[in-house]
Amino acid sequence: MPQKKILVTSALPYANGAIHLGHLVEYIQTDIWVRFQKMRGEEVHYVCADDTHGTPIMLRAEKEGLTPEQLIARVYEEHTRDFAGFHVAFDNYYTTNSPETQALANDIYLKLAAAGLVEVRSVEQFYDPVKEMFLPDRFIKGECPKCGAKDQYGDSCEVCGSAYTPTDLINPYSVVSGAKPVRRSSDHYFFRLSDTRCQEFLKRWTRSGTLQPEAANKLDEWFHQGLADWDISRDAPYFGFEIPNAPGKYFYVWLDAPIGYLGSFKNLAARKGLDFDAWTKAPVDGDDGIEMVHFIGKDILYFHALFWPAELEMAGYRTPSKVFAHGFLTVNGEKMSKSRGTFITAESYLKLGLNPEWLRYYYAAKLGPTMEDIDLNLDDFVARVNADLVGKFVNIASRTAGFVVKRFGGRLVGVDHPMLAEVRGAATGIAALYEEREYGKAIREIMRLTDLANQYVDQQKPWDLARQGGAEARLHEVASIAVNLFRLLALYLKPVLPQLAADVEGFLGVAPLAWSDAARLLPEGHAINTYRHLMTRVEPKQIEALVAANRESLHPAPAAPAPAHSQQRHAEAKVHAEEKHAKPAAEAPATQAPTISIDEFGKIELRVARIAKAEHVEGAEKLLKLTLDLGGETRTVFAGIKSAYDPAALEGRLTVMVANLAPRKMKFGLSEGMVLAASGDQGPGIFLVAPDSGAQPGMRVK
RNA sequence: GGCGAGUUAGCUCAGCGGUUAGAGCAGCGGAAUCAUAAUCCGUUGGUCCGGGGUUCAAAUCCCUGACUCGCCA
Repeated sequence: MPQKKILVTSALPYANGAIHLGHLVEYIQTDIWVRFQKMRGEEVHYVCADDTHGTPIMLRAEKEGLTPEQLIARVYEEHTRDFAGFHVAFDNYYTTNSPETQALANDIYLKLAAAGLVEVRSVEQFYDPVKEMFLPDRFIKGECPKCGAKDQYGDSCEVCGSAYTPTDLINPYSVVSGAKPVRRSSDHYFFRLSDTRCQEFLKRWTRSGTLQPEAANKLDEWFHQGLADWDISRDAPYFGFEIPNAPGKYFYVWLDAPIGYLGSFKNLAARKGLDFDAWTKAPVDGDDGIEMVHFIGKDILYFHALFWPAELEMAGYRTPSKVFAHGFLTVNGEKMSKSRGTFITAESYLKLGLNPEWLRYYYAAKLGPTMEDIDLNLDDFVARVNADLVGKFVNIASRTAGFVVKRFGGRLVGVDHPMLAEVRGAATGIAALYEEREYGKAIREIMRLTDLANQYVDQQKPWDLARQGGAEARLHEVASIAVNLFRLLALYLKPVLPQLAADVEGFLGVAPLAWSDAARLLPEGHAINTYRHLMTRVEPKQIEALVAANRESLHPAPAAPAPAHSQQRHAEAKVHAEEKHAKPAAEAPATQAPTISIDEFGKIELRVARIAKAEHVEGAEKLLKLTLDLGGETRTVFAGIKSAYDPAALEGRLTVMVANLAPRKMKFGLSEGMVLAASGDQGPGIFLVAPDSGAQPGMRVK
């Protein structure tokens, strides 16, 4: 079989934040695939880099009193340390702030320009007159044009959910300086994705088997909406590459980020003596067998399935052979959350001494080829790792190696057995599953075989044989078969558990296992070493400590936009869901409201109210309509307590209401106040406040 | 609001037109004591989200509703 030639990439992490468990889904997924391909003997080059440009990095560096170069150098150290810690084995991990990437960006840009695919247009944007810079959407706040909520970002409102452009904001201000931004025009450079050449190419490319079916569907949606030209320039000051022949104009970070794949590979190629052009230029006559494969998160499909292939094609470069998009990580079924302590950094995981291979195994057990999200359930994580890896897999060696070493001087006897044949025969199927990124299925199959091995040992009872006189040969055979089974299983798990596999190789005294070794068994007389524990169990306490270490009890309002602690890259234009949906009020513990004076409290008029009538509101999920009697006065209040109270049970009860709250017009009518109820962030429910018996409707509460 | 994905045993998930719906873990009962309290055997547990429909046959296909999660506006 001819050797495959594959250039593999993972998306570039932004050099503005720490690697967390969400990021690692992708790097582990890719690393498993790469290790598998290498075990098969394919020529694979796995490259990645830090994504280093853009406004957020420029401003963060400034805030920390560093140059951008100093900042990205520090982050580079952190990122490479974390990846190494999780055994993610890049062939090259580089930076987009490199001469190679710049040269390639210039080359691609100039070729696009020469092809008439770059257009200059005047764009009006907000400009910070104090800071003297144009402001990305994320760096402008103001009042929502729809609902009037204050301090909303320039792209969408967290309160009413409406989306708009920054120029729609009322009373906008710069997050950088606080100054009122002014509108100012400037020339921007656009990549003409709407050009028929791009459109025709993309329609062909998306249907050529490069994308997962769900991703191709998504692309269809985008095609229907029509492809818009892409703004690829930003004005100075900007940390990035200046555009050739355009002084003061810089490439937008998303332009040079994917080019960073090629920059990293060029850097590698120079060291390894690879023919860079042969790998990266469009093949002259059809399929030359070289593949370029990108692993990405589903959030950046737009960039990798539209802009990127179009750029490459139009500039004469090789287009991606495959783009594999994966889903996001949730923890315990919910978005990662700093307040819950589930926003877990790679660094904290390693620092607390947790084994990176536990996580690699758990992710592998859950990963498939689709864009579905995967859930890290922490209880399940403990149970699964302990049961599968320690209880089942490692146990095979642990329970049988002793016989070989103590009774037979570590020497194996040559063996064969139907079960060994079955386990060897599984190699083809398991390989196909790895190839298709069906890791969950691969793991299930391997664990099925692991169960068989344990059953075999139980049936043969080597401990009985050891006690019987004259059963030496049988014992030797059984133990040798078990050790061979263990070797095969370790081989199958090696892409997922490289460190464990290396330890097993040391224990067995064999050369690094390749996939083809599944066809062979350990020969007669082969000597193994004394077994030492290969893996410890996960202690639930370790998980508790991990969550505690990542829990942020404080919630300092970041003056600048939060760092890109997200699964998305570039906080510049997009808001990660974590930040977007996290309601600050819900995240903050109840005790953290600022202290107020008695006078301030006195402004709030609380009164006892009798619920005269309570009824369901048609079309409202959470609301009940309450008619309140204040002893002479009647108020209508909509209360979000439907989930906890049956209206019939409320009628006649006394409660406490805020009587001087400004009336609020709601979809269902005017709400003239609010009733008081207690509730926690996550339950267990809602509890209406009630005065002690004897209170009369209308009484002031103070 | 539009589009998409999902909802299967206590938990994590397979199954995606065809025998009585599966696995692992957890639970329960037993065995075993080689092994890091690991292992083995047996077993309990499911209106396959609700409601309609197509079909000889539906967890699986279609419609509809609820909820969850995305993407877009």
